[in-house]
Amino acid sequence: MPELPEVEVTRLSISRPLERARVLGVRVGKPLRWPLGCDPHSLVGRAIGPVARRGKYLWLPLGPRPGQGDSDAGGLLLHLGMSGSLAFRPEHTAPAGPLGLHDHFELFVEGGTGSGRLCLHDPRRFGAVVFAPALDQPPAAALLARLGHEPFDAALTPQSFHAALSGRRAAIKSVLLSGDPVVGAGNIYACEALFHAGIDPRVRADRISRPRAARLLQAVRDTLARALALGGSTLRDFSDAHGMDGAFQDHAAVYGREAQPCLQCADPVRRIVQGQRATYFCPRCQRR
DNA sequence: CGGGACGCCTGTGAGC
DNA sequence: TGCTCACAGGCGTCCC
Repeated sequence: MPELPEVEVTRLSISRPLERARVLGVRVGKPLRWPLGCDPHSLVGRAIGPVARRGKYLWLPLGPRPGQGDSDAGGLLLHLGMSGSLAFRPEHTAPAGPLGLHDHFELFVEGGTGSGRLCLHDPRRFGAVVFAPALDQPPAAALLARLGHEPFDAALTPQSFHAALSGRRAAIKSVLLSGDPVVGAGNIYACEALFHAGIDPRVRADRISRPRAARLLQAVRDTLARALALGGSTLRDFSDAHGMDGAFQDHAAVYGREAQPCLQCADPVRRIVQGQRATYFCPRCQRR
């Protein structure tokens, strides 16, 4: 589920409850994609800093343990994988006993807006929570090293985007999913952006002209911004930290609409498979 | 080095 | 009703 808009919606929804917060307790469930990389108890007592996002990763800065110097600081790199979501639930006292069936990591915190627990719910456990001393230190650095530009980074221009596509012979849909030229568009938003740009997802990336690359970049930005404004997409169970569902799924032009009429031309939307992933597009509105 | 397949997990819905 | 199978929002790793 979680593509960039859902991760950003999550970031925004946990920012307030975590303001000036401190970790009072930690509980862990089943293993996630990678080991936490530290003793969970070593997180207790640390101050939580402003939550940041890079691509689909969240970064939760943590101050040093009580009595330790600044060099003891670190943070948690979080990824929601395919089925992850974060929930913040106000609680007066630290919950005890086992976590919920699919709750695999929980911080009990005391913050400026009161105490509560921040819980990662992830049935498929493709998500991750990893401790690192800093974003540019292992193991965080390696995970972020190969990410492309943030979609709204001013350094990403139609020219540089076109140049990035020109070296890739793979289908444009696959190149968007790779997160190489630009991060954030997953399967839903890559399909939607290509529809709004009028580009056939099977076109080789290096065969896209400059004007069409410019249109695609704009479509990626517009699609992600619209999804963010709508609270993301809730296909099955995604919601923000307060349980609010997204609404973008009701505004998708092609994603999940196989055989239904195209909203522009009424021809049936097609579903194909590219790189083991479903692609939805309109063969009439999206040209080679 | 680019490109594509695999595997990590569990839940759900369709079809028989 | 109950079983089996295909498929689901991501992405690091491996092999060609």
